[in-house]
Amino acid sequence: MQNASVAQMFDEIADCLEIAGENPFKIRAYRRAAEAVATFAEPIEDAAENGMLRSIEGLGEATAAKVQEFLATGKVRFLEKLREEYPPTLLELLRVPNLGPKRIAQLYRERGISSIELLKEALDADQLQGIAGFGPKTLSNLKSGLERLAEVSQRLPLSDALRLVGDIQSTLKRCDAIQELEVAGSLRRGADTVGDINLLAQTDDAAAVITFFTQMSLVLSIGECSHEAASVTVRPGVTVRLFCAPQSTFGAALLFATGSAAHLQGVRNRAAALDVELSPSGFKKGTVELAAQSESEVYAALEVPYIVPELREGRGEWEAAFEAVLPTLIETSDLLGDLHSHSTWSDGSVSIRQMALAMRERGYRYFAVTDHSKALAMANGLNAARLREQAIEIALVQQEFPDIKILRGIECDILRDGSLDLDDEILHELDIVVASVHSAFNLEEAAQTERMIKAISHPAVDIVAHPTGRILGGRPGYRVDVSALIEAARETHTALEINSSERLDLDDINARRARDRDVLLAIDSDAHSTRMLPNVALGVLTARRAWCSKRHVLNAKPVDELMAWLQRPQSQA
DNA sequence: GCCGTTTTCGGCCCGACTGTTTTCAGTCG
Repeated sequence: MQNASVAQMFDEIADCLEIAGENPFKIRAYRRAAEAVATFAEPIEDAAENGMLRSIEGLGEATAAKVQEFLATGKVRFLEKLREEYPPTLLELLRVPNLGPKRIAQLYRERGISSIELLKEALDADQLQGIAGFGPKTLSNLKSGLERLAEVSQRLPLSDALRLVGDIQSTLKRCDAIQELEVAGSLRRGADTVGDINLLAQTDDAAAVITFFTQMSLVLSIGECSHEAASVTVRPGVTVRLFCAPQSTFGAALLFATGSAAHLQGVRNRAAALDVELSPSGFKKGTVELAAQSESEVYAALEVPYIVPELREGRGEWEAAFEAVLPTLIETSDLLGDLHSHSTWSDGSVSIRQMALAMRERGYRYFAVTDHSKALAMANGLNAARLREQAIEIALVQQEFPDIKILRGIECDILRDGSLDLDDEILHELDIVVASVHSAFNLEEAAQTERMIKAISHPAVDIVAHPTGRILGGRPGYRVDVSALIEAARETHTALEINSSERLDLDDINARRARDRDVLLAIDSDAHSTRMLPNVALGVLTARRAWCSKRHVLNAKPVDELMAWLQRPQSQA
């Protein structure tokens, strides 16, 4: 499977074309192609082989030909040519806040600035004065942009890591020496971002596995290698490490390869207390070898219940295990609906009917249509009049699909002063109101917190979506006191979202806080197309890392309970 | 570059904010 690599190729083309100042619609077409391939459920090479590329929405004649070329040769001439003019380090500048393609091109042309490093140096040395359009304020904004960028994790977002590991797994499937392959490390624990990708192969012929692994076409460079392990880079900054273990000790090896360091400290403490010797290559008590084929056997030997990877963070799982109070965690199959989705009425790419079909196919009993409100003009946000028009369409689709409840909702912008973008009158007509921030990200923490608490306290608001505004690999959240938001949500019986798109917001830590304060969480897709619906699995991982059970999750409630909850009395914060 | 109950060309994501300007360009959501 090469979906992730193909998608990456289209994104790189789009980046180059942005700096080249190409037609914005052409650039968007490449972005759409990247998204289409990345979210395509099957291996793109299968679609290519069956001549089905053109039937994928977002791929046309030119992009389909580039997919073919990439699959056949491993590169695309068009991109190779672009790279001569726009090196990869230059493209990284696109991630600097307050710096866009036009100014990047200008800095490159006039001062040869071709990387974040060079930009930093030039700024620090005051070498950028005198460039047309670069006044003192702009220069100081660039400096703060670089500071903000440094706050964004350089780690790979979970969704990207999962796609990439999918490509690697399907390649390794062709290696006969591998009997079983498991993802390990922070990716297995469901962390929101991962530094390295760790894999564990069960094999009796580690040498053959390592040779196969290091010769994969995805590999850019080979790092450290030993008899049982090897590491390679498959993308700049992304290391993939493969460990090998025989069947007899696979469980012990998997436990150690999964971590975390804090959890493994607990393992060692427990092993010491029981007087057993434990290492990745098995464990024994005295001279007796204990079974370590599976992780279950290892935990059993440690005389504790099995601890799932998502809980292995050293955040109380050992204490809970000793007391036999480990939580029964939420599963994706527990979700009975989705309370945040978009349609073509605002910036979604599918109709309400198409969305209803896809939601029903997932087995949901309900979903909410929550298009943007009017303040988000770019997204074609809805005013009251259009919301009432939309109600007619929702009613029609509802008639057609009596077995899934369609809630009339809105993702209502929280304005700068904390008021909502729509009048109370129309908000009270709706089944559900999801409120969120899409503007004025730069408020001071106190002001931002006050703004959001005001919205949380609004009687019409049911859920606050992506409460911190972060985008993984994109931007840090705005400055806000999340604990204060959680308290306000608790007092007003407002739910907070775990947004499952590229945000994972709330994150695991804050979701755990909310859960501990009995604030309900909504695990939503924020889907702008039906292809995004499966993303909720990532939100579920985050909820599991937050120790959430079914009862902590709003959209795990049956439809009648949900409807009753939506009628709840709300006190003021 | 993609797409088509607006159909093979001409649309496609708009408006606020900011800083550098003297009438506008760049960035962002």
